[in-house]
Amino acid sequence: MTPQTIKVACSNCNLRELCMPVGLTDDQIQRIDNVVAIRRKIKRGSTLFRNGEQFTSLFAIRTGFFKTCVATEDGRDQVTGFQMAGEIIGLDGIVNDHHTCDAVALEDAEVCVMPFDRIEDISREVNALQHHVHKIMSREIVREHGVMLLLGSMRAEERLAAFLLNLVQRLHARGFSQSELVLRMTREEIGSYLGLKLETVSRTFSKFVDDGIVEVKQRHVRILSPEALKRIVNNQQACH
Amino acid sequence: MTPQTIKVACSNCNLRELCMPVGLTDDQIQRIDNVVAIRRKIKRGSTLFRNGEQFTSLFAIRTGFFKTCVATEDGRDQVTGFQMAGEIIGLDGIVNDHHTCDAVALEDAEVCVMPFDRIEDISREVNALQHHVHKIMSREIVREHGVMLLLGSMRAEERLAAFLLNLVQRLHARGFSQSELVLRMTREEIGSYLGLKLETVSRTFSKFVDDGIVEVKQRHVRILSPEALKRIVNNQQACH
DNA sequence: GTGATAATTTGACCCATGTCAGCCCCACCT
DNA sequence: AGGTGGGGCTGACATGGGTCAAATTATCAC
Repeated sequence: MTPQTIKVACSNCNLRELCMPVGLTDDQIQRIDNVVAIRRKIKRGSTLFRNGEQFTSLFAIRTGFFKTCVATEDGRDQVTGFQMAGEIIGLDGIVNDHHTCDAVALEDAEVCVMPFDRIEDISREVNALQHHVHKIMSREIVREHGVMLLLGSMRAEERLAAFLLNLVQRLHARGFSQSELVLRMTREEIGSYLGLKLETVSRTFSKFVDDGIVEVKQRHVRILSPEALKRIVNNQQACH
Repeated sequence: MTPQTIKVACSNCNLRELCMPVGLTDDQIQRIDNVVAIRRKIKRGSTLFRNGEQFTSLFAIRTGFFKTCVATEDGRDQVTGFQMAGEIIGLDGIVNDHHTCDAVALEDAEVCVMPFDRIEDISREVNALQHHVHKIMSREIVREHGVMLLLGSMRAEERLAAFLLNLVQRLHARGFSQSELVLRMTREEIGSYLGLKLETVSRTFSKFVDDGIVEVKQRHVRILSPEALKRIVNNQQACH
């Protein structure tokens, strides 16, 4: 829980292209370095923030993997997203000055803590940062539109296929394989995100294996035919 | 399609409390008046913007009622929200400089056109506007979390009950009745938003009528027991 | 008004997914 | 090596909501 006081700089961070704006002057980069106060380590299974906690900062994920989830009073809960290195979490807290979801580390993680009032201060001086913040929030809105489409109009196979393609595409943008991935979440968490029960997730994985589309060994997944997955998402005939 | 060139001011707009930040000095209010360039009228059934169009402005709804929807190549589409007076649409366009959804007027409407570069300019000078823009975007993210919860974990009755309560609450905040409302959208559009087929929406309305929870006469709805609706949403025993 | 069109309701039937239960497998601990 | 527990898989069955069809009722253009 005690934040680690390691002073760090965006300017020499290898995630900068994913996380922060590109094409800045040296002067602007120096100012942006001041956005990040400290880093903080989060153990697997513990929370970065919880529903109801005071909002002060956004967090940029440096390493590790998170889920965010919302809950109702009657105990239902819903995974709203899975986040990986270079992505920003905590945007939900801005509107009411406290967080409205939980962020849980699915593996040991490290985040850059970015106090939001400082982001706003520097945004006023560095136009590129201002626009970047707007883009990050807009991107999250668009992502959620996609999830709504998935939850509102797709069937189980389509949902899982879309999920796998999305994950592997984001991993690939971070230098990982296009075809192999390790799931950091349980079947139940996948199911919650996709609006399915864990048994359905498991069965659908098995069906994909039977059809020769993927290999699955526990949480290790190898995609044998991304085209087949795309066809499933696009609701086309499975003429593979 | 031709924008109406009526110069208008936020400072004397009766929606200001819903739409724009409160607690500003006279000087700040004058600057914010410069955010709104013009107003534009949109006929029922026509679009304010479409997927793929260039993004230049956010829109504040002055009168009327909109839906926003996203679509896939294979023809599926999903209503992502219904928007009413005082609400802001177009946030999806910021990230890639073009819109990623359609905004369709469900009744004759008028919007204030707010060029986004001007919003960014004035945000840099008026801290309250800057923070307000951040809050608007964060609010949309939180709203979508709620929709994901609804789509991912609720049953048909729960979805429709939550939908009705949300609509009537927003209408009440605008001075309308707490118990009566006129739906501006079809059963199919409600169904798309809630991830249900129109027949299911219709049947669920009928069930609520049978249970004495609402009166429904076409698109006119009177809520007889908001408590029963809340119990349904909260998944409690229907001991009404 | 009047006809055309769209929206809504309802019934009958079906199927995808949920539910429940049992078992297996693997990681991790002693 | 053996034990333990969480995660995962699969089968049998149940059911909520989808599908299809038909009748009824608004709404709109002329």
